[in-house]
Amino acid sequence: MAFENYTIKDIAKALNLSPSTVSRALRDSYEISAETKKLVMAYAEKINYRANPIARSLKERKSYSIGIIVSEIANNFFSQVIDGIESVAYGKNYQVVISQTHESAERERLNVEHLYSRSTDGLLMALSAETSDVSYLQDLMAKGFPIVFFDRVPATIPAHRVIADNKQGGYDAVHYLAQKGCTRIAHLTSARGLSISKERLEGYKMGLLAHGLEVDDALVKYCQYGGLHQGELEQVVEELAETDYDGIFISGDKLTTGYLQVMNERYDERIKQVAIAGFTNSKVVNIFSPTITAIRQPAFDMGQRAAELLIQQIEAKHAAVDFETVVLPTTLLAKK
Amino acid sequence: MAFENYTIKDIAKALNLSPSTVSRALRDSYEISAETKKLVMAYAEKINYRANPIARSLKERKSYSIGIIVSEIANNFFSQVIDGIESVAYGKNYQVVISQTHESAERERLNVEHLYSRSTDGLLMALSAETSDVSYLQDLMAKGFPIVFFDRVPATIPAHRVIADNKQGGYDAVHYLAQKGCTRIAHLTSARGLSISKERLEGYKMGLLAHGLEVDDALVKYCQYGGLHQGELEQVVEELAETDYDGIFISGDKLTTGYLQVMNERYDERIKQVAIAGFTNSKVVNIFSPTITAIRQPAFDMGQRAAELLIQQIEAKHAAVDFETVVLPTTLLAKK
DNA sequence: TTGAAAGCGCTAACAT
DNA sequence: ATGTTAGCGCTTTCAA
Repeated sequence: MAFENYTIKDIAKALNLSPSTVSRALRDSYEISAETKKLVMAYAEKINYRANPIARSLKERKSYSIGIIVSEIANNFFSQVIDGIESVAYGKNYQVVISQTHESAERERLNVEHLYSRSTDGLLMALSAETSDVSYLQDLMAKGFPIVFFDRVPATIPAHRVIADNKQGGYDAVHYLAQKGCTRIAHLTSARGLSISKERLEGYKMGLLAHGLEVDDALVKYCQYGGLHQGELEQVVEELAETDYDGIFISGDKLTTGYLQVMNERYDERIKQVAIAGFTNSKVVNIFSPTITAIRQPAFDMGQRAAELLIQQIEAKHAAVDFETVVLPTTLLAKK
Repeated sequence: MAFENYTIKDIAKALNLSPSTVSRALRDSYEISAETKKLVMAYAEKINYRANPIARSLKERKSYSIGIIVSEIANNFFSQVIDGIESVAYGKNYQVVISQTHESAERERLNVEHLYSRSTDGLLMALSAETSDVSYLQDLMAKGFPIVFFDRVPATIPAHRVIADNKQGGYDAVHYLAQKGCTRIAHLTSARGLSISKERLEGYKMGLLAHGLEVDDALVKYCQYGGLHQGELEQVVEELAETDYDGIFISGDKLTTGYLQVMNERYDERIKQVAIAGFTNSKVVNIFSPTITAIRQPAFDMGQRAAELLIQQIEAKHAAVDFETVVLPTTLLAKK
């Protein structure tokens, strides 16, 4: 019968051994005779013994679980990253705990505190759009708590990072639009402070430059909360509608679909005259109307790489880690 | 300085009190003088003391965390349910742990075992498409472990359930299509065994009946893994293409978008002759092409109700709970 | 090779 | 009103 909640003591009693011997046998310690091990293992198997992970965590200060912090799981990119993380975590016997910030810096901090105090062994995180102060994360890392950043990474903290080649992605998008004949290319992006915003903006500017187009600040629009807050996207799209843009490069899943929605609702004529390219990992872009060109991040890979780095860091005995920044290529999925 | 890892002992030592007094003061026990409480609270605040939740869990057999098990977080419906759950859980100081089955019965069982052994106080779950044996869940509940089911609920287990009015939703969809003039209405659905499949199928049949249309089994197609497995959806859509259906009622987020994709790719002419209604909680249905009619579940509400029931059950001292089945209305979002 | 005992941080009888 | 002590289930010195 499953789930009987036996303890090591029960096994010890049943087998006339001491709890410590049982514990060692279960962990396949070299000090235990093969015979005893077999005995213990067999009995444990028979009663379907499960170690109490809480007790072990308390003792070992290790929980074999890693935390994930993203802004929203209802985001194609993040949910794919999470799948990637899970795929390596489970393989190495780590459990995964997911939490959302909804782009709030306060919620982010609460989540971090919670995961830390629950003896999560390390954290994988993408910063919230609102986050500006990351010093508490640095403190945590200084104390030896491993954090690997992905996608939205802090500028200053020495840590592993896994990101997409956002600059190149932005460049590719603009290059594609320019080739299609656009000459007034707008840019719709998330919070100014985010690494991804900066990098993609840079790519955008490079792209314009390469095609002899000028950078017009009136065509660059920010959503401080990544389009999550009521009205921020509408306002910005309205502002854009008053300009004469003929192409747009959008920086993010939520913004891309949000832009399409607002345009469909309010500017269904105008939208036909705009060529659209955007970062999105939606698996259903090909059923969107109007059709758009997608810049895709290798989300699953990013999750895998980030998880590998984290687990490696967790399991490294000494903190002397050389931090890496892994940059993965984006791909452009042109509309047919 | 944050995250210093002070313990109750540290406070006790600093204040010349015993650990138990500190513990009681921190928990605002009636036996402690107001003075001492103030002293302890102030000092705890000052050093930013955080109780170690692992230790507390071990002692109390309670973790103030609840587990969520869904097939996929990359599903509009489920991610909205999760948001609803979070909204009540956080309000009552419960942490939430999310895990995915990817429609695998084995993964589901592993997740349940893991969450249970980690002293999760209870579970909120929607069954995987593959699940047939739920006896282990019943065993768990018999041992006093609270589980509340939502969306995909087991037929036999006495437990709280929170579901949408799937039958009515199915009926509404078919009614809508029939009114539009469809006479050969197909039905694309998930695994046969799932409660939602059965209920929606029933609504579908009722709808046909109400409009004097006959039920043709050739028009009802199942995806055993909810469209998650490679090829299962393609095959079924192909089979359908060989019939003369002029309307289709689709039972689920993944299937609805999947259907649109396959049709767009392979039957882009044919699709124009089919009226489509489907269960989906996508927030971007209005940018889909072709346009579809959405049957929406009150996902956020469902999450809230389920979480309330679970927490109530967790906090009920004695197991004598009268199990409820909450049925929430669906709404039909007609295309414009 | 095995056992006894201490301790992780917290709570709760049971003293006082 | 406060302190002493034991114990949650596990691991791990230290001793035998």
